[in-house]
Amino acid sequence: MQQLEQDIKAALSAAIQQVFGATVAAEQLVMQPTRKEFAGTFTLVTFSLTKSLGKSPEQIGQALGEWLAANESRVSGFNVVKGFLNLEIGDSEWLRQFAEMLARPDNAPVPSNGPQRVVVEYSSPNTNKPLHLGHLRNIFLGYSVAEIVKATGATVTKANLINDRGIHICKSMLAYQRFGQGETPQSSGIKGDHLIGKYYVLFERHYREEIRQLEAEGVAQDIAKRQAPLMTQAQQMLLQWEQGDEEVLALWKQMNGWVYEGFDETYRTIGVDFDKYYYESETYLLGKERVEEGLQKGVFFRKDDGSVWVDLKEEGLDEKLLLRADGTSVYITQDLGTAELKYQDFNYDSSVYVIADEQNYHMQVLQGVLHKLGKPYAEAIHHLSYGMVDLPSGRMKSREGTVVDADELVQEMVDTARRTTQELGKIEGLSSEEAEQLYHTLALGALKYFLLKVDPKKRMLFNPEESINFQGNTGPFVQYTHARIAAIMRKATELGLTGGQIDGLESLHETERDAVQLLAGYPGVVAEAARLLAPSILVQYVYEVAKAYNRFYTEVPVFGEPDEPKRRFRVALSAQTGRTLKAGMRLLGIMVPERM
RNA sequence: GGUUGUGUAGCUCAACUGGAUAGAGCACCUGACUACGAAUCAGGAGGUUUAAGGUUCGACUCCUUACACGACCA
Repeated sequence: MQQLEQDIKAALSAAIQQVFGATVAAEQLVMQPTRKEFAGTFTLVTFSLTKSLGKSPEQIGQALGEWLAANESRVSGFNVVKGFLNLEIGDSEWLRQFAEMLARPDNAPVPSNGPQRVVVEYSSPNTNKPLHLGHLRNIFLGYSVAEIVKATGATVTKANLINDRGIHICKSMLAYQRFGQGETPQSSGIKGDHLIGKYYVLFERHYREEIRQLEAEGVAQDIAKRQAPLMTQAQQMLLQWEQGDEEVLALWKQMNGWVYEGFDETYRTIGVDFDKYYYESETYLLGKERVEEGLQKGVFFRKDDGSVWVDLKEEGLDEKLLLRADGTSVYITQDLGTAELKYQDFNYDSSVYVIADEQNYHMQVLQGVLHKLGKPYAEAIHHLSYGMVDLPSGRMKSREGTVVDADELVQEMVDTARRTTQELGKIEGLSSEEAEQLYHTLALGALKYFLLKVDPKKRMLFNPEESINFQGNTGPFVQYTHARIAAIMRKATELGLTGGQIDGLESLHETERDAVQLLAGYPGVVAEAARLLAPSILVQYVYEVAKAYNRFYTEVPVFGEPDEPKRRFRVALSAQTGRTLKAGMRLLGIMVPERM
């Protein structure tokens, strides 16, 4: 398909040379897919040629169309509408394309000239509370981007940088010491990450109570916030942690361990994985060497109080603190260290950070600083920035208890899938394990599809009632199409209609042609999604494919077709559609069922 | 205050990066199961693309200036 488009462009360029004696490079031609209300596959926009050729758009279109119809065998016809030359591709070419895609192995990498060694960092949670809906958008994006890039043949590492140290986890630890009474995930039956989250909430509640009391005693609010005993103790605990206090470290390890068990279970449930874990407790000191390097190179400067800064005004940013006066590191210091470490580990030519858009500025600074340091990998850093997920009630706020918990959400989706499936009653013959597996597949399909459908940089709205939808442009719609095809294939196998050569066909039904054309575009779509780090492009594509197939399905019979070659072709088209849907959905992290 | 993102049908989102009459889904109406799976398909209705200027053969897209919402930086 990509090849075909290039060939057509080259032919057009030749035609311009022949007919008008002018030279226009193939890359300069403006081509687009033909809109579906017109006949054709490719459309040349001729407006842009009027100046150089000195003719009207219609004349140009007519002349070029005639030339191509006569000289390019794959162009079977054309029509000119105003400044648009619509080129029709013959069915014999589509059948050739179809045979080509049948021969393509499932795991063949799609052609692309993108980066070869890629690190995708995503999830990167704090260890003081369980994952919520916002994390899910991050995780699904990261996982899908990694899989898409992998499909272009690149070596991809999925990395998770766990923020396991800092004041937040100390808050949970302190509250646990105070109120925990030795409770464990085992003794309480609470999942580890939720248990730690419970103490984080407890901390916040008691902390607020302390502030209120201090304020009642006449202390100003900002002072009260700093002086509340719980806060000073949490700070104290962080200090003890940094000094290696054994008791604190033991508690820290124990509680983080619980959180990791909880996270792992969630990751397993939602079907994502990682190749490499980084822990901030192990990397947070690394950045100081980079700061030293920058001072030596003279790109950073030290202020009188001893703090180290970088001046990024020329880059349109600001002066930025890199190291505090007391020598302790700030966020950016750690990130400098981690970037270097990742580069040492994987020698990447692209490093993708899936991080919410509230950190846009921070990421610009990171890149700017690496640039100043002359790091070869500064250019390789890509911030895949995504917007927050809002609820109908507004922004999710953990302090106000309005977050949508990831585990609960998945469970609700599974329940909905179960209810819907049982109402439709089409899965007799599945064991109860298989049925549960199916509900899970459908639930996650709906959720992932919903979150990946939207352009990452846009904020999106999640309405719990409306978003759990199984009709229309949804994951289950695509999954349903696959299940439908699977049913066709089961019957085809019984009838012995699978495999073998597709020949003896001359023309295609309109719906067949549309489907073949779409299917031929698959490698190009994956390459584009990889280039733009945009799963939403692939979501749009699988939806188009499923729609095209469903239209074909209702308009032409497969087994009722008397003509044997047609019957075989339709089975093969179904099979190829099924393969493509499965492959595309897999890159989105979504499984497709054989029946539902 | 500074920087930056977003604004498209009642709702949730597209629009191939400047091209044709701005497209889908949901919700709302109308049709299609004795057929290979109706979680489907076909059709209807729904728009001054926040507003006003500008650039040109042509603007949702680019440039100004407002307005609204968000985020970040003091």
